[in-house]
Amino acid sequence: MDIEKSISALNNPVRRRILEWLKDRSNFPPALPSHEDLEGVCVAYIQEKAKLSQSTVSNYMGLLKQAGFVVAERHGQWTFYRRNEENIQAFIAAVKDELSKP
Amino acid sequence: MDIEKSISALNNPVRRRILEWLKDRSNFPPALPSHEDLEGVCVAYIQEKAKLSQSTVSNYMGLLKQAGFVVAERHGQWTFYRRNEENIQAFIAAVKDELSKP
DNA sequence: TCCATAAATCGAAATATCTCGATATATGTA
DNA sequence: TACATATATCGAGATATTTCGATTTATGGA
Repeated sequence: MDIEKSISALNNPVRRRILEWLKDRSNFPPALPSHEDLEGVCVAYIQEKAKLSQSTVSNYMGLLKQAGFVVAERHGQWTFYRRNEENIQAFIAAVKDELSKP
Repeated sequence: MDIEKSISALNNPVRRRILEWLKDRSNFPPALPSHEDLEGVCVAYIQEKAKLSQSTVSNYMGLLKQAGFVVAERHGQWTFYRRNEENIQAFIAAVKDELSKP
């Protein structure tokens, strides 16, 4: 739980929106039939919604991953990203703890 | 509650530490007798702990103030900064809300 | 093997943040 | 009024972030 890295990762509106989109798989186009049983969303789908270049989105996902907010799973040529709910809650708790008074 | 501005303000370890220090007045030197009944800490005391230049600390306090994390109160030549607990809790709630799943 | 596709990495330009010292402003005091 | 003190603001250099297109790497299929 590196709060520095986590806050940095969140310090960007598109990265925060990506995290929100990933709450619900139906924010993205349907998965290919061969991917239907996999959790997560591929970079191309995220890129399409973010309307940023492939390299930028790949970089963003790397930052979110390093911060622990998402998990990446490779399947063939695709990388599927999904939220890490445990780490997200841990971050919220850490922020609360650091900011709250006693 | 501008979450963008708030996260930006927190995206710096010294600013986060200042917010922590301000939880407890005894983290700073005792107030002057004429200031004993005032809440908050003057910039010079914060600067001393932060070990950064006066202009940097003044700038930091301005950012924390714009984000709503602190309140500034002028008394004579001094500006006393103190935490805005309500806004801090509102920020925590907003982060929780934005990051948490359903 | 050769090509197509998905994603990651590289290098660079534009922009933003950090941090300082110098200066300006406001106030209090002699 | 003149000066001292506290803070804010300005301007600038150093560093970091954003974002891109080009390239590289990994995989899958013909």
